Amino acid sequence: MPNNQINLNLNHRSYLREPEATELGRRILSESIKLIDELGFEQFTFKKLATEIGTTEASVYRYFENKHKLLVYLVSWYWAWLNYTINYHTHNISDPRERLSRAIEVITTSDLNDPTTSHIDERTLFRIVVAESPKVYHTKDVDAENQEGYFLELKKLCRNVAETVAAINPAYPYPHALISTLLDSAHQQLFFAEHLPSLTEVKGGPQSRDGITAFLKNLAFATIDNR
Amino acid sequence: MPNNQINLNLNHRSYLREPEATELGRRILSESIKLIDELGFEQFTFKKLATEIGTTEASVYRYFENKHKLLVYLVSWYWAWLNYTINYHTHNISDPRERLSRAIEVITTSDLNDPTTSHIDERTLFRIVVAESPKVYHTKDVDAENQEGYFLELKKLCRNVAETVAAINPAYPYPHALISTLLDSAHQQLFFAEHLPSLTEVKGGPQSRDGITAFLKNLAFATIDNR
DNA sequence: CCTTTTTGATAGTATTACTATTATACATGA
DNA sequence: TCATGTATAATAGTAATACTATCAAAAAGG
Repeated sequence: MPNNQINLNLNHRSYLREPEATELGRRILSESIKLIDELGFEQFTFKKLATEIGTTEASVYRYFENKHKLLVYLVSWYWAWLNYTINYHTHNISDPRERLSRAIEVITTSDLNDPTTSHIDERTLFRIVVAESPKVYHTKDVDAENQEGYFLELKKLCRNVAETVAAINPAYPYPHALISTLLDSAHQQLFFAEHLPSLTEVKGGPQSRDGITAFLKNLAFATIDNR
Repeated sequence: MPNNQINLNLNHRSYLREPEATELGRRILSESIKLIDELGFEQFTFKKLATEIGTTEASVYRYFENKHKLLVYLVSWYWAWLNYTINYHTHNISDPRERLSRAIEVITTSDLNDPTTSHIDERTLFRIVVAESPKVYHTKDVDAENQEGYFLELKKLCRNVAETVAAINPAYPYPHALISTLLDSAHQQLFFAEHLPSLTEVKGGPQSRDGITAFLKNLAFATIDNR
């Protein structure tokens, strides 16, 4: 299990002041995760967050320009953490098939296997990522934010897993497209299993991860091994 | 080519007053499509829409409770239209493989092959669907809205195409999961090709549809034919 | 022609998403 | 120890958003 004490460093600045560096900053991170999970991103405001923490709106604004940038930070943190966790679970495995298999398992169950110790609660953050991550890039400012490097963590994760795909079958022409589809599908199917069950065969509840893992492994290996 | 004069009827009521029934209602639909495409959903407001149409905010509110419900209506309209169009292009084809192949082509190019005549501009609507459709169900009210039948059109579309998958290989255990993944991936890959190209091998620009069609056909058939 | 429905005009409210200013507490280092 | 900078709190204020309410005028329908 990876050690949370290790500090994940993001490769971009969606923040104004480094929130990991101060007590208030860390409380902003941990409480915003709880509150976004509770209220949903639309209903979440800096006012409510400030009240929850016992500080003022103005103080929160010193750390993040607006709530969208806070979401970018949180989701990027998750991508970086997931990438780290995948590497941790696969670094000593030489067979690329086994490596991809493990990577898929980590992607679908990343909220279940890490007792949290830091101020970031990965289980709750995972729920936010499932529910809100498309909102990070589906905005009119994608191109500007991409320029700023806001999606580097996702790109790195995608590239990392896509390399394993290429190691299995160098002739497969769409490794990145496959992995970006798979990353999204992992969240989407979990969401559907819970909320719109007629859109998937995956059953909701505690076993849903196994169903998603099976579906995604089947999808990935059938595609990569094709022909 | 399907005839737009045919009135698509939605199976739910995300609206307060039927917008297709009056002149103002139809202008709300056509102008909101233009404006959401232009501003993005976050920046779009009923105030701006009313000004654009030359009516008042209050009048718009008589048709839709809020902008989210308007988006639900527009995206549902698209799902219903897409389902209709898929059926139109496949109804006389008996080979299920060929039927799925055509369905995938329609899904990826549905904005290119229909000169619009009605007040709904499908090309622009398609851009909205690509950019904003995840926001339709990623909300705290999914379960309540699902109860109201807000996602019936998507479910019907998914079931329809999943049946073709089952006809190709009745033993494949995840037809709905595959199709819901594929529907989403079609939009996602188009978005990535335009804005985050390092997440996909699909190239942006006019040929992007061919790349996505090839990727999705490969993905679908490899998976369905597996074993 | 009379009645109902639909629109337009106007007004108003609570909340959101900020920005600005000042005072204070605290930590550092010279 | 003083001086300086940095982080936070307290307060105030603004423009925009997301509505709701009321009433009169216009249009449509029977």
